[in-house]
Amino acid sequence: MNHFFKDVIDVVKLIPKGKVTTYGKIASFLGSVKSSRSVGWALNNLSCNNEVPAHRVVNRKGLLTGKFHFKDEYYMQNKLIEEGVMVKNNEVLNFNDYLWDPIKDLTL
DNA sequence: CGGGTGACTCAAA
DNA sequence: TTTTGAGCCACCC
Repeated sequence: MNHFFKDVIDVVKLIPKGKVTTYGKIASFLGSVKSSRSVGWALNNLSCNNEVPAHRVVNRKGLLTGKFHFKDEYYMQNKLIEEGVMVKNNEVLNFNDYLWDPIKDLTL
């Protein structure tokens, strides 16, 4: 298991329940925002790992861009709603309220 | 080494 | 405002 992959998983697992974060922030936390695509790649390779709440990772606008990579189209949204995150039409409402920033919280 | 892909982001047209 | 184009990073062939 490569370093980058592990780091992504590590951060995602630390996302508090009821919160969400972005690919960009994770990438930024791991090095640079430009690795955001690779974050998506890492999450894509997760797909079956229940330990990692990948559903709490959305794009920078709060859009559930990765929902099609889950079991079904609504898994991600339902999961978030279950945790108390308001999601409507593939978008997190009051996104800023739910946004969790690993850089601020973990501050390594 | 070069080329293609992607759950991203930013900037310009 | 909406749509393109182009970087950037990790991976696979």
